[in-house]
Amino acid sequence: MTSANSGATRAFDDKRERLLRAAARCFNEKGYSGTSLKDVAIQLGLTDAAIYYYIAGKQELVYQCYMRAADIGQRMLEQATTEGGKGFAIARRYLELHVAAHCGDEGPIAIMSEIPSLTPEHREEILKRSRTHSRNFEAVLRRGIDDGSIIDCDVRMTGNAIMGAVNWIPKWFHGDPTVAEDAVRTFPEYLMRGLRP
Amino acid sequence: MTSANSGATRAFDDKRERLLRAAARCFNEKGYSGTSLKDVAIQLGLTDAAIYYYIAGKQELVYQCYMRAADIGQRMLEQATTEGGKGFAIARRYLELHVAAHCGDEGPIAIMSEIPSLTPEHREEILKRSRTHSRNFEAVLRRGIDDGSIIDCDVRMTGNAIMGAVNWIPKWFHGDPTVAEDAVRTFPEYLMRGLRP
DNA sequence: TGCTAATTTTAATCCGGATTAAAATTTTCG
DNA sequence: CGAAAATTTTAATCCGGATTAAAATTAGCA
Repeated sequence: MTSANSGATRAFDDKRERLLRAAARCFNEKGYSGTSLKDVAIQLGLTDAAIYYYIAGKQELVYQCYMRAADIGQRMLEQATTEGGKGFAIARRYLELHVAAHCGDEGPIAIMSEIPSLTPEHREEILKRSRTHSRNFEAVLRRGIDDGSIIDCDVRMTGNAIMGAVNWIPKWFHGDPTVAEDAVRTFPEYLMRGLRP
Repeated sequence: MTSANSGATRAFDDKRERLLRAAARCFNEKGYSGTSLKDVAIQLGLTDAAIYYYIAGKQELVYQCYMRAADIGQRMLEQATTEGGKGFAIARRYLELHVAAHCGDEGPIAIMSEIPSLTPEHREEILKRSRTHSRNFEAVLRRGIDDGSIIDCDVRMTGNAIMGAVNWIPKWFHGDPTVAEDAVRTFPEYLMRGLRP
């Protein structure tokens, strides 16, 4: 089977997923330039060249990591929205879910550094998704302002602050479950406390 | 004169400072691997090779950018402390100063990506300074808790959240003065609001 | 003006790590 | 078992960008 992988098998997808997580961990810790494909391969007990069986190259790898990160963020926001409630409750639930995703089994989520190493098309796509996600979160904040559950504020800047706090997590979280608990407890609590009317 | 530069002249230092700012801007926008020395040089109207007259190499360049960022953060925290007040007031003042530094004339402050591209010694030094700065900020929070101006909270995690929000600024701020105003107004206000008792 | 130091450029070289091709090994399944 | 497909490795190649050395230009100053 070629890595073009149209009719992918289960095992193949699993390994590919593991590859993405290992890569995300490396990129977060060492940065794009700092991680060689060899570094990633070693984590999987493979040789650097073997990676090309699963993915087209390093560019593609970081692109897929970002896509995965975007998927997770989007999914969490959708789930929080689905669970319903006022704007405040949705935002809070989203933070719980997203922080948990960062610190939990979902594995490391790639931090958005090194955007420019992407090809122009990939870069555009990722930036667009990122923007969309921000706008969606801001919409939740606005909804909260409208329904009276969130204090009147600059949703763009407040969103920037909240997203920044969350996106920065991989910089200091390195897998300690105790720390994960602290984060899941403290982050939503603190970040939402400033939004109470 | 060699780039070892012991008895540096004024003009030399100025150009070197400009070099660091240009580099910080590039690193923030394009990442470490994404910026070539040529990119940096072009901003200064120079050739890539000319950079070596001011600095030993790319490693050294990113290291100096981080040192400069650390200096600025430390300076802001010291100034805020000097101006006095309760823990809350100091923390708030620090945020005002630091956000303003990020968005203002002080120029771009290097975001802490690509730590691992540093040499082990430089990495250790930078990480140590970064840790120290975090501990210092947490001390301010604790002081606020003790003097009753800040709600009882997990200072480590709260500090992580606040630092993350601030450190993420270069990801979305690209020089628009209007946006800078919004940030300087909104960030300290929002981030501190969650700490009121 | 002419001399010296400072600054910058031109033109290589150098190198690590990405990528590729072919071979070897392992797995799947009749 | 044995053949075909899947997976991985070995052993090159390749390339962009960092680095260097020498030459050229510019600036300061007696």
